[in-house]
Order: sequence, then C-alpha cells, then structure tokens
Amino acid sequence: MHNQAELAYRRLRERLIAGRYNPGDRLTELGICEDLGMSRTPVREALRRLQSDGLVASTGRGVVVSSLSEEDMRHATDLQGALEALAARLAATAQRDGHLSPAQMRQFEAAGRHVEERGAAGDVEGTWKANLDFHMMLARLSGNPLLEDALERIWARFSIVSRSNISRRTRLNAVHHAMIVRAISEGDPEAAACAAADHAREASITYSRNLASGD
Amino acid sequence: MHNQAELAYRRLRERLIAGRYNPGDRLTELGICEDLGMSRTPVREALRRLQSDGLVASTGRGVVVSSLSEEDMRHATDLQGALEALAARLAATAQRDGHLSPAQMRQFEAAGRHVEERGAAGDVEGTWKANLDFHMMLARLSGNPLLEDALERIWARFSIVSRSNISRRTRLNAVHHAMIVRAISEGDPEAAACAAADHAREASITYSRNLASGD
DNA sequence: GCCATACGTTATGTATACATTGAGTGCAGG
DNA sequence: CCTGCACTCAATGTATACATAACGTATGGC
Repeated sequence: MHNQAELAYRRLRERLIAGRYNPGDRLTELGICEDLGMSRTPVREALRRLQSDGLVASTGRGVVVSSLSEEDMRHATDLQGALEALAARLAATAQRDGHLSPAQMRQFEAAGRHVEERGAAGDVEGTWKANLDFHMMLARLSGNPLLEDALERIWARFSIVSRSNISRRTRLNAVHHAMIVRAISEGDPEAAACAAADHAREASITYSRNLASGD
Repeated sequence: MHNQAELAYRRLRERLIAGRYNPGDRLTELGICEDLGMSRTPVREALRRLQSDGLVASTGRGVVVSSLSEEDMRHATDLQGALEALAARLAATAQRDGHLSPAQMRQFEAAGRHVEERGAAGDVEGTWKANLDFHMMLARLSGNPLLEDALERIWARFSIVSRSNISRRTRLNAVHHAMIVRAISEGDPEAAACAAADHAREASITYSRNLASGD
C-alpha cells in the first residue's frame, strides 16, 4: 500500500522510534499536515494507529508522545520476557525440526555479533539499532506472526524512551545474546527460552538500577 | 469518551465478539454508516481500529471479518499460553504479597464456578461468555495493563470464530480452571503459571482434534 | 493585587463533496 | 457457447467546510 495514510503512519512511526520526538511532546494534526504535506484525514488515521500502538496518547486535546513511567517499564519488560522466551522456544524448535534455513541462522548470528561490535565501538545509537534488529530477527524466527507483531509493539514502545542505559549493558548483552543464538542454533527449545527470559530479566534489573542511580 | 467514533468501535466490536457477523462477511463503510446512523468519518476510524485489533482484515477493497485458519489458531493459542502463564504467575505473586483484595479473589472463584455451572447446564453461549469472563478476570488480576490488553486482543480474535468446540471441553475446563484458581489463591506463582500453560495447551489440542473430526 | 468569569482563538470531531480505483457486467467477436 | 474487452457503477481515499469544545487570556469586580 502506498496511500497517504499508510505513508503518514510509517513516517511518524519511524520518527518516533528514531527518537526524533521526546516523550511528552505535543503533536497537533495541523502541524503534521503541514509537515507531511497532506490533509487532516490521512494524518488523523495515522495518529489513531499510533495511539493503538501505544506510541502516542490522547490528552483530551490532541496527542502527546507517550512517556513510560518506571511502572510501565516494568510491565513492558515482564511482557517482553514472556514473549521473547516463547519466540526463542519456537525458533529453537523450528531449528531442531529443520524448518530454519542456514541463511536465516547465519543472519541471526551476524546480528548478535553486530550488537557486540557496535557496543565495543562505543556507538550508542548504533548499538541500540543493532539490538533492535537482533530482537526483531528473533521475533521473526519464531514463525508466529502474532508474536512478531506483539514484540514489534513492545520494542517500538521501548524505542521512544531514553537510550542512555543501553551503553552500560553492552557486555551483559553480548553474553546473553550469544547464549540465545547458541541455544537456537543447537535446536534446544528449553535452553533458548531460559536464555531469553534471563536476558529480559537482567535488562529489566539493569534498567531500574540505572534509573535509581540518576538516569 | 462518548464520541461517535468510539461508539462505532464499541458497537462493531461487540457485534463481532457476539458472533453476529461470520468470518469472511464483507463490511462496507456505507452499509455500517446507514446501520449506525453516522457519517463515514467515525465509521472509518472504527474500522481501522478493528483492523489493528485483527478482527477485520483489509482486502484491497473494503474489509472482511477475519477468519482464522488452523495455523492462525495454533499461533494464537501459543501466544495465549505464554500470556496466560505470565498473567497467572503475576496474579499469584500479587496474592502471595497481599496485593489482591479478598473481594477480587472471591469474584475470580465465582467466575470459575460460573463456567462450570453453565457448562453443566448445556448452555453453549453462556459457557463461552463465562469462559471469556474468567479469562478476562485472570488478565485483570495480573495487574499488568499491557498484558491485559494483549490478552483481550487474543480473546477477541477467538470470539469471532466458531464456538461449537467449546461445549465438548466443559469437563476439562472445569478441572483446569479450578487448578488455576487454587494456585493463585494459595499464592503459588509457579503452580499458577504451569496450570495456565497446561490449560492453554490442552485447549489447543482439543481444538485441533475437534477440527480433525469434522468441525 | 488577586481571583473569577467571559471571550476569542485554536484544535479536534463530524459531515460531505470530489477523485480514483477496482470489481462486476454486458456485449461483441471468435 | 465461450472468451475477451470495454464500460458502468460502487466503494474507498482524500480534501475541505462546518460544528463544537477546550485552552489561554484579558478584563472587571472584590
């Protein structure tokens, strides 16, 4: 589809995920219309979809970029943990049963290495993107479109909040990612699920600790 | 909110969940406009939200009520299993830590009994509604709004497909529901998660067996 | 000097007109 | 009788005009 409404949705979503807007920023329909050069109808549609995604929130008068409280973050990471454990389990099962192509596994391994590499280079933005890629690829490998969609939603929400905590987690991520990759490539569903759950749990703990130590 | 768009969304969603439309039925904007007595703008908005919920699907020209293939159903139940296991775990943890009111637990127990009772009475429609209530209450008890939302979406999707398989599961449901209720009321997170996961797994197996035996 | 109220501005909610695209149909030719 | 093409019609995509509600502001009374 290449209609205006779809275009507006994609562009706004991309901007939000890229962190171009900050949580709490107010978005007005007319402002966006002017910005994107289209009328209110498709813009409204895009905003409603973003609202349904939880990326923006209604305020009675217009929408604002969603901000996640510490509690929201905990809820999101709880959900993420369960979803990624399932994704890892399904991916490992698929690998075990020979339903994953070698090319897919290679790409996944490469994604894991890429996160590590960007982290080592001290590239915060690149690390975040690579991390996102890694987790999206995991979601994809699960072979479950609903699960993939749910994980995309969660990660989109993560993306609009501060990324400052990412850099400190690099070393930990590398170990966890490697464990997930290994368990999946070996076709071990239980180990994969555990590794994914551990990863999410650790990330959640590290996040709250970083918050406590003053953002 | 009591605007037209919200009203249209709620009414259409209710109809879909009540099974008033059948999977594959075509919905036209103008038809709904006439039906609900409003203009296309709020109707369009409602349809887009339903599309985002996965209850209707775009066909290039208009939307149709979503139909779930056997594979879709498997994906949905996989996801449901993981989500309900988490919900049960969180609910049991909350109960263990004294964050659940006695009134909530009583309501939840009553919901479980109500499913059993409707099932014993041979009331297929009532059993389905009671079952939905039970699972929605479980989602609520988790205390995680994101999780609750995700489960609402899943169950809404279940609701638009045939319910003929529900009646045969009554006895099994009763046992599983009782196990979930008990584990939560005792504040045992692991047992609750296992019971919920088992329930989903069993339901999924029963469903495919019913399909195989000719709907 | 401060608070309350009334007004103007602005943004959203809704309706409708116009443009566009795709599907169904009927007719003609083979 | 079947097939292919063109045409009609209907439904969606988009723009815009109008209605309405909320926010900020200014003014007047206390």
